[in-house]
Amino acid sequence: MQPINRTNLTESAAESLRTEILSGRWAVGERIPNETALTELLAVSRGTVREAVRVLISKGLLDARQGSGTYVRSTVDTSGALDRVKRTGLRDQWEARAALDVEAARLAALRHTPEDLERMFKLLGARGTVADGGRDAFGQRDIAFHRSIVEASGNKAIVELYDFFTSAILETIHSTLRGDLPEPDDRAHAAIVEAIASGDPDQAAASVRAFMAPVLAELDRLLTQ
Amino acid sequence: MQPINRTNLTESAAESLRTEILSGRWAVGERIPNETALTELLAVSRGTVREAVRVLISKGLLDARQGSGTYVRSTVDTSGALDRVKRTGLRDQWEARAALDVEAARLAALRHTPEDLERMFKLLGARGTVADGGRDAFGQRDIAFHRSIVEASGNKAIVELYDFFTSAILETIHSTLRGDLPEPDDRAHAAIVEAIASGDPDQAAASVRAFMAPVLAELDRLLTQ
DNA sequence: CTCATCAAGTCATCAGATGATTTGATGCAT
DNA sequence: ATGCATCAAATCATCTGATGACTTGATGAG
Repeated sequence: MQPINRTNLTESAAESLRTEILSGRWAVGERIPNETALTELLAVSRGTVREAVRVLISKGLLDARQGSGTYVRSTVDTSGALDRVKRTGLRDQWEARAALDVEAARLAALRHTPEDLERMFKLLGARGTVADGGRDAFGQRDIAFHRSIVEASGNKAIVELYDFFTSAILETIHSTLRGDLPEPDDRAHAAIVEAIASGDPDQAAASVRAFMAPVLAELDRLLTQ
Repeated sequence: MQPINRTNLTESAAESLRTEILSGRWAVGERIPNETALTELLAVSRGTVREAVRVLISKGLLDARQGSGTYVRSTVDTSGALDRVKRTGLRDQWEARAALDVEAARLAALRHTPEDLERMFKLLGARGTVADGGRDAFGQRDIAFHRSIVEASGNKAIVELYDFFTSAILETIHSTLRGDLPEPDDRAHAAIVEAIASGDPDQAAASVRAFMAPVLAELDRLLTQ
């Protein structure tokens, strides 16, 4: 375990501990040295040790039990993956979400329940236009509609990631993009739902892909200009 | 800002602060009350406040600057998304990864570089069989091959998520699954690379889909029995 | 052998003090 | 008035010491 630089001691201590954990120095379920021992190993005060440990707990690597000790919960750290995804930029994120959207539509065509269909048709009908209640409200309705398609896939992992991308993309667009993205018309939206309802996976996937292509092209144009 | 229960004060304090941040009480870039003030607002000691703040920093919600203050970095929290994905279970994760794989192959067919092709062919040739160096080594080579396909998509967000799923799936399989998944033969592997090399996106996507279908079916069988 | 009791070990929290860094105010020289 | 060096206040970073709460294995009575 390495000593550390002066300021940012907590971060250095956390990184040092994290490295040891990922290296497999302690097995999952094993107890790591107590706070006093870590104080000596890392050459920092107990308060700093506690802050470092607390960070690793929040990352899911450690688990502290009062009166007993601090235990290794996992020796793999996936907490950085989403941060790296966020740093990949708007284009890759949009394309990745579109990929999930396409495959979700394919699955939805095969697995949708009657309730899924009902919800999709209802949200499709409720979309309306930008004129109804303003832009933000329309955006909300549009997002809800697309999400209902992904939900109909029945795959919770895809839904989670879809939500993540939607949130990340929205944040980026709000802060960086000037100029609007084209919004496909109602017919393109309806085509997706109809393909899903008819149970044709290829048609469903194709309709989403056709839906996304012009938007992605315009996004490319906006980002390169 | 709520008071708090007794043990687990740090977690409660962090949750309380997190809720306030997500509610938009402070705008992004705005400075939150200093540690002493938070001590009074949350009715906990400064050490506890610091641990709570440290957790929110590691989640990307806050940003502390010595001598200046602690500032809001983001008002949306995506740190829980991957944890929820992990809890969705092996089947959904496998299917989600397959979805990324299919769309990645499609993009790879359209965008691969000569270096991508070279790498894929090299890794395909190096795959060999389980007999060469044992099961773990073969698994490593197989993973490297599949990853090279996803890499050839040129989409870093998809690559990140693919890696995450691979790691999560591996962990789950190691700890829970008895019985092997079928491994498609070399011809199926080669078909994917050839489709990508020929620049045919539909064929590339279809070959990956055909590749994954029997594996997913067997996974279903193993999980339901 | 069973079970209640207890003491040691460990994390949780608090309190107070000092150091390091940032930042705006002050005042001087130009 | 302007530019600049200096300084003091504000703030986070770290350390030290002490007390409380909880867990766990040892102890000893029955």
